[in-house]
Amino acid sequence: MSELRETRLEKARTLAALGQGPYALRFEPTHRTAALQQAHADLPNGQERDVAVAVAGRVMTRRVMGKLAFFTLADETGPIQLFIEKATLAASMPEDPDAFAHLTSLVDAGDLIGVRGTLRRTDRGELSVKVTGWSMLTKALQPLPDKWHGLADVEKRYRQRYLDLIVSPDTRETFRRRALAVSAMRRWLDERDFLEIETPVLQSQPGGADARPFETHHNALDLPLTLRIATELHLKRLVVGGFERVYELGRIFRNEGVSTRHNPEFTSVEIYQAYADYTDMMALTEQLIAHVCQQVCGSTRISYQGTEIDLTPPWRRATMHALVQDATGLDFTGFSSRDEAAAAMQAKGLEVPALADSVGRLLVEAFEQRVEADLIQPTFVLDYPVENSPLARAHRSKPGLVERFELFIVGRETANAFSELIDPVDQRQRLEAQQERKAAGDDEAQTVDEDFLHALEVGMPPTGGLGIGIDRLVMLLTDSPSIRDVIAFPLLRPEARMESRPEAAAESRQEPRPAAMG
RNA sequence: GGGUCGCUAGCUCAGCGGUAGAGCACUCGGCUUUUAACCGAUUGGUCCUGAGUUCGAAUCUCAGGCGACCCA
Repeated sequence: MSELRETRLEKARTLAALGQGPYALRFEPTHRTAALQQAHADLPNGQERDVAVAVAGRVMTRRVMGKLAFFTLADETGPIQLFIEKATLAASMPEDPDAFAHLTSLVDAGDLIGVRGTLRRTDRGELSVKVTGWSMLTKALQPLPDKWHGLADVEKRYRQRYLDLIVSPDTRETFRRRALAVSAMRRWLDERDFLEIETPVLQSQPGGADARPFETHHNALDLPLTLRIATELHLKRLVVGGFERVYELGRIFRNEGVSTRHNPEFTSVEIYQAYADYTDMMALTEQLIAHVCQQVCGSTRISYQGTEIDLTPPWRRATMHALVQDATGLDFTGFSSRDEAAAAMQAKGLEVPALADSVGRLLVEAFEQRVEADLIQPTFVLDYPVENSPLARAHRSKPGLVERFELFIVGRETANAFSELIDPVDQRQRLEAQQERKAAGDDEAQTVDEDFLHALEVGMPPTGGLGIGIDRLVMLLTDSPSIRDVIAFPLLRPEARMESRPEAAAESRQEPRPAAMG
């Protein structure tokens, strides 16, 4: 099993004996490969160009034939071919008469090397570095995955993301796009005078969302703490403090299951704008997401899992009541009691969970069962029941509802926004109602945060607030079917494997490492 | 939480009750225009773990582990 590894260790020792350690200190590339490919696209087949180049990267493939060899070397920007001639190397590296043999026998696929040379486009049209010198930068002890099939094992792709990144250009592109999306979003907000302020991850009281927190403990203060489930309540305190436009883009933790749409830690951006309401936040959401999409994908029309999605504003707006009525025929404005609504739902074949104890909660149930999954194109769903939205302001004209929207794209909740509730008396009643639900057994219900209520009593301006799920947005922009495809290291159960590897342990006790042998 | 499927060589997979297999990779030999190079010869295994059925288990049964997908 460790025979491949032992072979490579032996090669590392040989390199050390030749005076070239298997782990170089540094190398100075003159170019990255994509820049070379672009700059010399005009070089005709079979021609050489006498420019001195030095490139560094990982050896991806090797083809050795007698006194000539072709390697593929890949740096972050992509691959370039190495054209390696025995005669050329012998002439250019007089200090090592066996340079060709050393290069072809001591360098394996997976090693990181640096080469110097000139350019040549082969007869078959492949731009190549005609190698006049080489050095080992890092000797790899483990082989690369199958060069043709790549890493087909999904579990291994997540567990050993470094291998996935080496062999899968698509995976590299996904994380490049994720970085682009996040920086485009920050730039857009910064340009509009939004200030990013970091708020605590460790909190003595979780709040701002209906979710179970992770629990931890501070030793010195002997204090139980939870990881934040939202940034909402602290960002609102900042608005009370006078910051009129604030946001935070960061990690949120929810102690929930894992699925293609859920990871226990995920990234959100919450944005608060004083003197604005939820209609302003709808406009902001459209503009922001369309901008990010344009920056990342070059268009606001994209394809997601074979479906065309058009993110060009304006987006469809519809109330939850209207959407439910369209899908089920049920008019929830007409029900005067929970039981009446429940009976009507059952007559239409909808499920009626016991926890849904009001007309409003049943409306949300009907929405989730019959509407949500079909909202493919971007849709703002407006005006939620007050029972499910304890931090949103009462609707200006519709009793029992709040000024809230959620944005759905490809059937997934992607953003959530309110005209924020700024009335401290109303807020206290709402949170106390939540606390009662919690006491009754709903462990996702919220609690009363006295300091937050005190902040509201100091006075919070009318404010629009918005939260966007970054991971789900990036899934959309990278055509990724699972949230794990857009999180570099998603949560997985630890693998029961080789806690003690006899050969590795014995080696570190008995043998000096190859680097120490030079 | 429930269901379905998967786990065999470093990688990708076949084998489905009767000697553990292929391609690639590795090692050795040959080869100056290859690009999944090619030709020849080797090497490589806790068939996820444990128990059971059987003369005999990678294969059948049960339990467990890890994962994927679907449902709640």
